[in-house]
Amino acid sequence: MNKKPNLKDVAKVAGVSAITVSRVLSNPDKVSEKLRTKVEQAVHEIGYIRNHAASALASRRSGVIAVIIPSLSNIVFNDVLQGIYSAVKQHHLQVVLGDCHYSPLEEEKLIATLLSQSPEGFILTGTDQTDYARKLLQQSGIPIVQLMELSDCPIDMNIGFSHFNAGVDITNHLLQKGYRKLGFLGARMDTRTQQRLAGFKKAIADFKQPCQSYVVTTTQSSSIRLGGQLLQAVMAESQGQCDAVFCCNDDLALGALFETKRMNLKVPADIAICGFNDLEASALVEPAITSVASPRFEMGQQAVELLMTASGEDKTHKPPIDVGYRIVERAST
Amino acid sequence: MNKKPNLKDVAKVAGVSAITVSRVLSNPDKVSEKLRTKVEQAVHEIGYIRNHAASALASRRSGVIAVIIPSLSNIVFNDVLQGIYSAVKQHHLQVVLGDCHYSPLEEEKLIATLLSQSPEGFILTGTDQTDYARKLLQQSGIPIVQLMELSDCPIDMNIGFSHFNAGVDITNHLLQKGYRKLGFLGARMDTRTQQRLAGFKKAIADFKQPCQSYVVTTTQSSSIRLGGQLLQAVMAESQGQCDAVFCCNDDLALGALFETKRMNLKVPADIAICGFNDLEASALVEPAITSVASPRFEMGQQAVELLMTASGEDKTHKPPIDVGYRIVERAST
DNA sequence: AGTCAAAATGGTTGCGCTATCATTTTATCT
DNA sequence: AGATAAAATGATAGCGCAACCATTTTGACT
Repeated sequence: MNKKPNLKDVAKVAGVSAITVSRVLSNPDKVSEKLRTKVEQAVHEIGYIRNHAASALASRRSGVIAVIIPSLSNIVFNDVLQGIYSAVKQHHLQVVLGDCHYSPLEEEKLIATLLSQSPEGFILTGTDQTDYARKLLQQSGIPIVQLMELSDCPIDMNIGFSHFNAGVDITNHLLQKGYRKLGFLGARMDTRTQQRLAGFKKAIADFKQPCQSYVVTTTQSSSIRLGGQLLQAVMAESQGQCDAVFCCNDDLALGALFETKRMNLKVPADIAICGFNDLEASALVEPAITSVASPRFEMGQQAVELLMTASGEDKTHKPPIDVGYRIVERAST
Repeated sequence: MNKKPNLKDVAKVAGVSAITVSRVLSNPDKVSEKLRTKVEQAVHEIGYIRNHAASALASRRSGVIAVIIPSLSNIVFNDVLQGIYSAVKQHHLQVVLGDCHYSPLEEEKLIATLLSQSPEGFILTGTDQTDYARKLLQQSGIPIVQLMELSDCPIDMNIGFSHFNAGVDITNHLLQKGYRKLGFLGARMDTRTQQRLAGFKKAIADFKQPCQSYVVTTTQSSSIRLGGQLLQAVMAESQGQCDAVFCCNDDLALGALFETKRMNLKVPADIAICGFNDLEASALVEPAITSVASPRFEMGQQAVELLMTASGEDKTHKPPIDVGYRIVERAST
């Protein structure tokens, strides 16, 4: 197997110098059209592909941004990722992606690994990074965006919405509808879920009339199946009294809904169900499930844009961006 | 902002030579314990992070594998990705991921971009790469795995299963159950969906008794909502005769099932529904949906393992690996 | 034609690391 | 203790590219 072609090989074929080839690849408009086409032909002919490592080393620009999400299997982060990829494409960047499985320690290791790629920006999910991770990130000097939730003390930039407020609002929605024996079904119990739960408790505590709450949580990862199990659990705990459940996400809500059919409960007459994240299925099941929508795709896109504008050296502290959320009221409540 | 620390800085702090630091990072057991701990402390103290570009350039090993999937939003590829990431972690590799949106041309561009990272292996989805893409891949000399479907002429290695056979089998399943007016609902119509459709047609053509088929397809991307629309379409086309539908994936099948409720059709009495991919929801809806399961996570894992063993220079041609599939019969048929 | 500025092109150097080989230290044996 | 092998450490060079500055070519003007 003959070695991979390099710049010089292309230069030889095109009859120009190596640096000219380099320019054709990175600044085509700095080269005359004649040479440019000659070089481009040579590149295509011998199937030359630039060595990114050498390019990054020499230019001190990696063309890479690093992204860490807590889970690949959660559709929520998938939406964000799609936004990120769509934005990244415009800027001719590459993404290196890590999945930290909701673990700050794994995240710390990933941050170190991904920083070694000399990314030009870093997108993180959430706000619970370890101290050492924060040190590494700050030391790197690159722009950083923390996604999904709002932080009091962001590392750098921050874009998201208040899961606490959303929790309050959706709980109040149930209370306003007349439900008084509210259940909270929670899985995974990451920081965002905890904030939703805190909102749930706050709304109940602030409510002027007597009402009951039942909280059933597990650190297991969320799934549709688990939603059914948690519904069973909350019905057991409330001795069948529970008349509405706030599920910490739509997977649980769907599972709970499917379980009500097996339990012969009418939704929303016997029990109301609401979820979180507004997945497609929630709008299409019968009855459709009330949920909390947020602009995940746009959040991903905007995170990339923030990184790109931030690399312009203005180290002014930017305030967190609240993208908001929207309660989508449907038949299940 | 003081510059990012490099090997020499660590070496100075630890009182050793740069090359020793390098060894601690890549071959810790080649260094005495005394020096090793000293170096490790220095690394942690100054927050040193190795420059991957320089490392890759000097060592000619990038520690990266490239992956291209046709869609980030399709859960199917998500499962594969999870398998890939889980395997990659064991080998201390990084993934660079591209989403080609089911387009061979986009894929070609992505392949060129990702090859510039000097990946040590390449994972592709499907078998319809452009000629130039194949040339680039072959020239790169790295091991390549094509995933998901089986190919007659793989570029290098191949792991997947026969979507044609699966299409035949699931159609025969419907025929055996006594259904005679079969509909096929197809979205996206990528090569794998086309193969499933070909299987559907073959089974019908080979069936010894009279039967009808109605094929409704669209190049729109698949969604639950679309499943409902396609069900409407097939019922219109068959003038209400259609008594079973094979949906090219479970999203469509779920949408079709939800639509039957709105149309007051009983499943499976009035109409049978089967899907493809066996998503979690399919097992939990009422009635549960018959589907075709395949080991996606394992396929992803195995693809990485194949790459790793293949870099061991044995250029013997490996036969495609058939991971098989399984028809999961449920109440909907 | 001659002058000057601007555009186009090329030569040299160094980015930060590791492969390679050379040297020193330590362990193992007679 | 001396000889030898083995392990540990260090010095040097170069990976492939782009930044930087030098040189050449081109075009626009008097």
